[in-house]
Amino acid sequence: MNQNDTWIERFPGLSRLDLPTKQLLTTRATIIDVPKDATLFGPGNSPENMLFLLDGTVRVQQVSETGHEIVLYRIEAGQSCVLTTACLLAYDDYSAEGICESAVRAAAVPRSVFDDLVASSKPFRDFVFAAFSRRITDLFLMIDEVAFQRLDVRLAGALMRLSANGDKISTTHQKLSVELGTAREVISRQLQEFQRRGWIETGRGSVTLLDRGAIGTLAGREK
Amino acid sequence: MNQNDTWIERFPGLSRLDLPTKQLLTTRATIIDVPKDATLFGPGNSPENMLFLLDGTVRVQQVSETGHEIVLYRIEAGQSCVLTTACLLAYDDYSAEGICESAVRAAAVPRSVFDDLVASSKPFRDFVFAAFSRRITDLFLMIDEVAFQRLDVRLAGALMRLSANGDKISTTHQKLSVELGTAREVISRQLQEFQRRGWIETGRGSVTLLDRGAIGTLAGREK
DNA sequence: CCCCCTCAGTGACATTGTCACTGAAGCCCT
DNA sequence: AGGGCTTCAGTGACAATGTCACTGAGGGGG
Repeated sequence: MNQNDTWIERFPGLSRLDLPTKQLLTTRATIIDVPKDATLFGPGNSPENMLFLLDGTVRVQQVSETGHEIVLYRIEAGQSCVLTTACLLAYDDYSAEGICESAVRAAAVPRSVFDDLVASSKPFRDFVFAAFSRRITDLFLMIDEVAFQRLDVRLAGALMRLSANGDKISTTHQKLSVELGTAREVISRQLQEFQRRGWIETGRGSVTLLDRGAIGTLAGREK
Repeated sequence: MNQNDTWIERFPGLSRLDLPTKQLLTTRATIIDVPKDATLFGPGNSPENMLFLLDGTVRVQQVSETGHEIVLYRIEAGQSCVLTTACLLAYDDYSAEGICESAVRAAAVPRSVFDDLVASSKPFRDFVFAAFSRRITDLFLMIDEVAFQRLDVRLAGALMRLSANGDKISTTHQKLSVELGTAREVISRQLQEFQRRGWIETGRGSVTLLDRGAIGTLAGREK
């Protein structure tokens, strides 16, 4: 994926665009590369363009007034930042920030072009509204989880999500606590319990899953 | 507000529509009345139309798998249900429901007309995206609050919100607990503490605010 | 007036969050 | 290689919140 004129095909929702629309999109978009750990957007730093992620992932997290942090969601390759961008533009006092979890490549579309596309193309509208809907639905689920789910279940879920690339997760207890919006000590205690059960092995800066089955079951709906 | 052809003026974001657009909207919208306590939408019952609320308020709340409930937000007169509707249409497995907290009057706009309006009118697009953005920003704040805010602060905030129409709030501890996504007993304890401090007076099915200043301060950023 | 249902209060206990520490592991720097 | 730093993880005491299993107090309708 390094040809400007083919990136659209990576977005399932955009494949239905008609040819002129695709051409408009490709000619007016700029491919940008952002290094790992860069802040894509944050308080007082809203992006000029709508981004369509081609490679890498962006972690969107929030810093509370109380100093606590929590991960809200991730934007993966094949998704767009539209809604996050829209929020930033609409309400500048908002506190979420987007951090590149890996090197990121994205197609940047100027706002005016974006607006034209929404006006002229029904498939593009559908893509945008679907993205919004999906995100809002996810946020509903997240509220539910934060409010009502037990911590061991949530931690098991986080371990499953973060272990897509192998059983060994390189992360600290601190980072896991931000993932769930809790305290490091709480994560440490819970990981100890998982280890006691033989489900994981912990090391400095890493967690290794030994029993995916058990962890997955807990993340599902056990207990 | 009972003339079909003037309701648009109640929506600040829509006043900038050009005349043909306003006419399209008014001629294709149907004014509907819904009684108090009716369920506007819910699992397995998604509305056909986009609603623009003229009078009353709709409470959107969620029932968790665990059986717990929490109020997500309210749609007030002058706002639209667009995003909630969009979510329902996109993901039918989602569990939020909209309940009329009072008698509700709304303008119902068919989806196809809504889509035409988004395509043809920039002010209408801006209205819709602003509504989405506002909601998402609010959900971010809510996640922050649920995850990190102390319960006494949240309860004080809820009491302030619910007491817009006078110092006496007609509600039960049970309803307050749903408001915050916690347990009735917890609310009872906290209200007792507020009463002990002389901030409120409680009765069967009611809470009366005696010291708005103190409650407001706590809701703000005390302790 | 009694029955029944809703509403609120209570105490014991489990879970989670907070605080103030301790110590271990890696890294950089001579 | 050894000595300081910084980051990371572990610990115990305690506070806040959630859960459970009750009790009893209204209040409305027969």
